[in-house]
Amino acid sequence: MKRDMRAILQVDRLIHEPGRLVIMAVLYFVDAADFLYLLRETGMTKGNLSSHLTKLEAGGYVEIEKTFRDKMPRTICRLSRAGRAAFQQYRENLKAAADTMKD
Amino acid sequence: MKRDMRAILQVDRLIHEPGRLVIMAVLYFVDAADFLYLLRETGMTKGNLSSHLTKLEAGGYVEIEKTFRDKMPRTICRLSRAGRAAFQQYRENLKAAADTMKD
DNA sequence: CAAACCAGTTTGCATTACAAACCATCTTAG
DNA sequence: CTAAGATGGTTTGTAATGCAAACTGGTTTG
Repeated sequence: MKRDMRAILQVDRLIHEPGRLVIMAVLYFVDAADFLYLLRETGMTKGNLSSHLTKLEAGGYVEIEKTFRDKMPRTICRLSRAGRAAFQQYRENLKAAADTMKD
Repeated sequence: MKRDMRAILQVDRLIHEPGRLVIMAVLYFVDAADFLYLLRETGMTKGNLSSHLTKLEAGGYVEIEKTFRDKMPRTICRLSRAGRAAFQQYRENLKAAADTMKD
């Protein structure tokens, strides 16, 4: 039977971007993380991390809570329900794509 | 042990773009294809297909041969050796990433 | 009080993806 | 012969994107 590669074109581009994927993946497993933790964990620059988080928030995939710890700003990020679902879906699509591309 | 998601950031962006990935995947299995075949197989617009092919050629992943069939232009595309290697590598990375993201 | 540091955001820019418009050539209709 | 349409693409215009440098607002240190 013939392989249909067109499914690949349907991936969730919001997650597909590597910078965002790594953020999503980290958040998926730690459940909540602050900005600096993500910074270390992802190895991105601050500006880059900030803008990707904003985009994920705009897309409804992460919730961002701004608090203070000892008078210092603190940004706590977690996946929303939609974000978890989207991540799981993306992961499945990825697996399916990998299978389709098997020899 | 801790998961290192940073590897995701190292993906080959030339292949990672879905439009290009689907082209690479098709070429990987058919070995050679003309423009119109790719057009049907990928479902992209002509302009889009054209520019992605150009980019893949510039990156050294596909070889493009322009011929004529019955006086009509005909563009034949195939993966270069580097392209095959890059595709296999990408596929492995994809698999590794999927594993890292497993629960 | 100045310098350095912390926790991020904004800005500027170069790159990109995309489809609409275009182009050259060939075939068919009138 | 010439207009209209098909064929096989490429170029152009534009909006969106990713990225890091520069900036901001506040805090601590010397």
